[in-house]
Amino acid sequence: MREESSEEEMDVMDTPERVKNNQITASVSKFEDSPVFNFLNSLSPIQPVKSIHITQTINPLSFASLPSVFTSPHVGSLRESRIPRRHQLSDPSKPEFSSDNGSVIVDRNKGKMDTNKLDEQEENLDPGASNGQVAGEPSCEFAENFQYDRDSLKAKHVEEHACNSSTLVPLVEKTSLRQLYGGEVNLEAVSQIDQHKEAASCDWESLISDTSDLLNLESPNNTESFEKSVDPATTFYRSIKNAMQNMHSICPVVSGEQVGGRSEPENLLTQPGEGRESMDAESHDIIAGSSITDPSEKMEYEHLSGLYRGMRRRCLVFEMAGVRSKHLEENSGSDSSVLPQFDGNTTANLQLVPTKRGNDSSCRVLPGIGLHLNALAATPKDYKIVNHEASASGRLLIGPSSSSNFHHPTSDQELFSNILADNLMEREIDTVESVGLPVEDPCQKSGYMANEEINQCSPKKKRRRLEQGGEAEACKRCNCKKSKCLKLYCECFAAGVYCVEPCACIDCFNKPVHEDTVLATRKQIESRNPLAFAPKVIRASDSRPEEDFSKTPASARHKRGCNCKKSGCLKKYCECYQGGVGCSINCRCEGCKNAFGRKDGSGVLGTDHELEEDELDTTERAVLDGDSQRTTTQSDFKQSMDSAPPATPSRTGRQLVQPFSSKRKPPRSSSFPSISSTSGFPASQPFGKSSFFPPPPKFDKHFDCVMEDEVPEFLQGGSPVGGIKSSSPNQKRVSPPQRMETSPGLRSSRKLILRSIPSFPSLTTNQ
DNA sequence: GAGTTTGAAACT
DNA sequence: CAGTTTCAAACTC
Repeated sequence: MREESSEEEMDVMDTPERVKNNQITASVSKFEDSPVFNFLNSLSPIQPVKSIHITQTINPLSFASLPSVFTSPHVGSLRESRIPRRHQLSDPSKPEFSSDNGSVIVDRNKGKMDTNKLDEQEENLDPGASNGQVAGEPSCEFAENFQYDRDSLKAKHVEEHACNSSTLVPLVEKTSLRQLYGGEVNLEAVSQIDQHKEAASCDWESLISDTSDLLNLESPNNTESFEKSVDPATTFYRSIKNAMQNMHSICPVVSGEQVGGRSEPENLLTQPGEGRESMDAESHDIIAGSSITDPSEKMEYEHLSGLYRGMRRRCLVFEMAGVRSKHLEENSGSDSSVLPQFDGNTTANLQLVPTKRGNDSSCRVLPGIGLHLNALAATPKDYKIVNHEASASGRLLIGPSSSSNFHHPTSDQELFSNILADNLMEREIDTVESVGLPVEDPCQKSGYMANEEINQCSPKKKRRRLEQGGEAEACKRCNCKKSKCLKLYCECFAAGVYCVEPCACIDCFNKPVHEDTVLATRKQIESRNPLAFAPKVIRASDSRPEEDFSKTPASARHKRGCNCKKSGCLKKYCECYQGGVGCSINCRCEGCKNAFGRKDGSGVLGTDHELEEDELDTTERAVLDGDSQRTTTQSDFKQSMDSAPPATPSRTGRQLVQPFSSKRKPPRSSSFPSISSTSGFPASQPFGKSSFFPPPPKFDKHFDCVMEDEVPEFLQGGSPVGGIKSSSPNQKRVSPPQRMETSPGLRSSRKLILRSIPSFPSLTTNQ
């Protein structure tokens, strides 16, 4: 305790200089003290050899033990932006680099010094941290970011914008490696210190403040890691932390998000959509107002803030989609500014984005609901699955209309959307890799959709548009006229979500205002059929991962089976088909031609659909391709997508997504979800969609990402998972895939049960 | 956008 | 459990 206090005091009292002296001295001094070293440095600014050498050496070594911290999706996000810059520095040979040189170098003298110092600190921190990575990581990142930003931000700003997802994704790896190179960076920095010593008038204050800002902007995960950091050793670190805390105070949602690992619907609700905006604005202000005195610096920061803001926004978006939606609704779209980035096209892309909505009087996005269910719907099917139903929106980042994803950004909006999508994807990927959990929250993604919807005029139109965009699924919307949205006819109700503004229902009682009624009705229905709100589609077990992937649709099954007579189970009238699963013995369908698998077991293969099936498999396999590891990842990914919607990955609906709970109603001719198991998700886009896929199934409502072995549990348990009857609606709801739910990387052993049971979110908060 | 088809949900 | 009705989504024009 004592030490801590002291340190804190130091934070306040120490000047940058002092910090430097105290902390940096040791490690750096050894280099600086070397006459030879100095001499060499003075001779030439180029010191690539050393760096390279180190890199080669360290890289492999560090690679092996990648700290979990690195896996953080957020980190990845940062890395994205960072990577490019970094790259430049490390690779002088590149044309970009050389071109920048002239202008950059000059700047560098000023910025470099800062960077060097940071690096130095990093050095100190790393060793000092018993847990090293945790403590050192943050600072390291910061330093890197800072350096990159400073060095190349101006020159590269445009280029970065040009970066598309494909570019970013690959970079992630680099970034990770780079982080691992801590030593390299440090050395590099050190070597450069002397060179720029003269210019060493570093503005630590600004640096620190800037750093803080950057950190604040960083993803929650980073924040979390910071907070978790056990190593109090550095004042620098502490200062950053403090800054972050301040930030948190400004926007509790962010911290909560980070800490919790998942967004809390209620909390979100309590956080007005404005909150986000204000937060951004504030952070921006902070940055701008920070000790940056140099106008040029300000400009740089503005860029940075823009970049980071975008990233952060993205993060927030995930968690706050619901809020945002609400906000928009409340403001009746007056806040166009809030979502300026999205245009129609963007939205389509955003399918990837999770979401859901809620409303107060009319249709509101249930905070909880939206996130959970939608999340389910969200992404790719499970959205990361999110509930398809709810999340389907999954939409994944990769939505059906993936076109946008791949399309070159021509405008800021597009750029933003792409970035967002990329981020989502990245996040999902990262999550999967690091945690093995589903990632996105479809709901969140849906949120975007919802927003858009809100802006549209009539519910129907909105709906159609959304559907066309492929997002419709993300958020459930109904059109009930006689059921009052209190029967299972109502998709919203069935999905366990409140109706929202986009709904075109009449006399709707499925609103927070009628919470009692809704709950009572639900109970009644459940009493009649305990599984009424359970996910309709049950995912197959993980035991056969490969099979899952390649034949996910087939492996999953509809809970009750369909009863189709005329549609041949080839249209969405068929719940099995809609859910993207094959028919099973439970089905009483006639003339089953379900492309996902026939009732008779002929399945797709060997039958008329064989070809189709094959294609499907191929496509899926291509994506998954492979090895067990991949399988895991994919499955996770899918889940995240489905559940997602989103990003929050988890139960549903990546999903999402995935990137998604909701039902993903696939656009009529939209691409087929890749599969997922659990829920459908739109997924594939990121990987490329297959032309063959049938319209995406609505992966249902609840995402079920239940493994076969679990099925019994789920079905048998007198009460549906999570207990439909459970007391707390929130609990009932499938939450967006949250990392908390799944265990990292243990796909094989873990059982995912989508609690899809939609429980109505706690109505209390919703109001 | 209106009308039709379809099959799940609800009811008897 | 079977038959019928109701309902809203899916689909067609």
